[in-house]
Amino acid sequence: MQTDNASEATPADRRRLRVRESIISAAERVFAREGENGLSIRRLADEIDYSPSAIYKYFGSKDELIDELKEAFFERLLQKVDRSSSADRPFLQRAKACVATYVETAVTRPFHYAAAFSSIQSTVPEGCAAPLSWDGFVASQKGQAFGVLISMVTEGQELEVFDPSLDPVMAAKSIWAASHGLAQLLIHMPQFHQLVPNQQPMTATDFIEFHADLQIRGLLKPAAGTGSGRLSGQNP
Amino acid sequence: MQTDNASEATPADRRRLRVRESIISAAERVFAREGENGLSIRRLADEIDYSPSAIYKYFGSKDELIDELKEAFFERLLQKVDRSSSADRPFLQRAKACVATYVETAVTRPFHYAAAFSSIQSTVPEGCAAPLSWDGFVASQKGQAFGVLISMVTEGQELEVFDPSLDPVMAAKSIWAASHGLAQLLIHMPQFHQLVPNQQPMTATDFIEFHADLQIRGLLKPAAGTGSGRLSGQNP
DNA sequence: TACAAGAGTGAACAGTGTTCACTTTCTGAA
DNA sequence: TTCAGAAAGTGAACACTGTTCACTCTTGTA
Repeated sequence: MQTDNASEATPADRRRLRVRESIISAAERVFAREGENGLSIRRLADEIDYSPSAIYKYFGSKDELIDELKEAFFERLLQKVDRSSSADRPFLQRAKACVATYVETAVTRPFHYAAAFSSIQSTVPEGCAAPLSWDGFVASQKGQAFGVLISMVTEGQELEVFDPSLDPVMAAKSIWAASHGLAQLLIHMPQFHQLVPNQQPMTATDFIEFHADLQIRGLLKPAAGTGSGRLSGQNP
Repeated sequence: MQTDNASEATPADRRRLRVRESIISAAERVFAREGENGLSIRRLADEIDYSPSAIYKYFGSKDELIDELKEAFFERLLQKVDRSSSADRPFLQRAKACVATYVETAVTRPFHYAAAFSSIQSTVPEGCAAPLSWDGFVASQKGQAFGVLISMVTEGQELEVFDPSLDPVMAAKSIWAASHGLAQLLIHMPQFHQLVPNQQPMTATDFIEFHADLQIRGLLKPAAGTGSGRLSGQNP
């Protein structure tokens, strides 16, 4: 068992950590360029001059290794979103930047982001009644990035810019879904942003901006006289 | 070479078609429940009492087979969305139904929907400068479902309900991204819709409704006095 | 110096998609 | 009716994959 204190790490500990790092960094290099299919244990072993079975002394499985790459990425994503939400700018600009930063960062590492949302558990495996609790979720990286969104909504409501009748958590989930969707489409359809009938030049960043704009607009106080805010079945 | 006319199909043709159908339907059965990983050629061969290599007389590859499943699904999705958009109801209800139907249908076949957006071409393979043209896209199933969204936006603008300054194609893409995102999150995080701090009961359908509502709100004519419609950096 | 814990290895297992030479079955023309 | 050729179907093999396990070798400690 290793000591948690980095202060008294033995040479053996440091050596182990160095090998572990070399595995991670080689994996990161391959995974960022070619994704899960490009990253095979044998190839990884070749790149770092070890045998395939050696890698299993450091990681329980390929999935466990990839999980570590994904977590590191989501930590960076969280930091970026958090920073953009607390910048020194007018509220609506910050709100838009939140969405835009999320999408833009996701797109920089398509395989990391896509892989984080690629598993489907067909039927609930067994015995795990609540695999995703609120408490567990907000403690995760994804959850924290989501928390930033919630406080953005409540701030907007306090500033009397956003519709006060909206549930902040639900609104945040909706915004998250919208951001996630754009990220996914940009990742899986590289030319999504310039998909228009008459080829006017349009960068991905431009479209992300537009999308963020529309999302925030949906949260604004509705025009006076439109009733309670919820879209009721008006006549037209 | 087979005749395109179904009128003069030989017994051999019919026999071939029947075997083909049995492969497809077995594949559909397995794929719907267990996804791409659960569907192996050998297992499929077992289920229909043929040898694995026989399947290659009907489909060039596993991917080709799965593509057929996905296409059939997207045809149904298109039909559903199209029907919901042309129902006999007030415009805003139809607009919301468009989004809601898309998401709800996607979620009914999680593996089909997820698989349709699961490939990433790391670096452009070679020589294919424009792998996704507008014309090619609108001719596809996905493209047609997208077309429904575009005409929904223009209709809203003609009715003077939606912001006339919005580009209909861009607005439709934004709505698509938002719908896609919710579908993905509901698929990959089964309890996404009921992810709230204080466990109030909330069904997936309820949340989809809420999300659709918010999306349409973003397209509405902005409140008078907010400038050109685009969110400029106002003061608060 | 002896011993045990850990690091590293090569061969093997059970899978996968796919190919190919091969046999069997069927069909259309002489 | 016969017979060539096309089509249908097969089993063994190839080249992969993630993972395991008995094994050797190195290293740190008593």
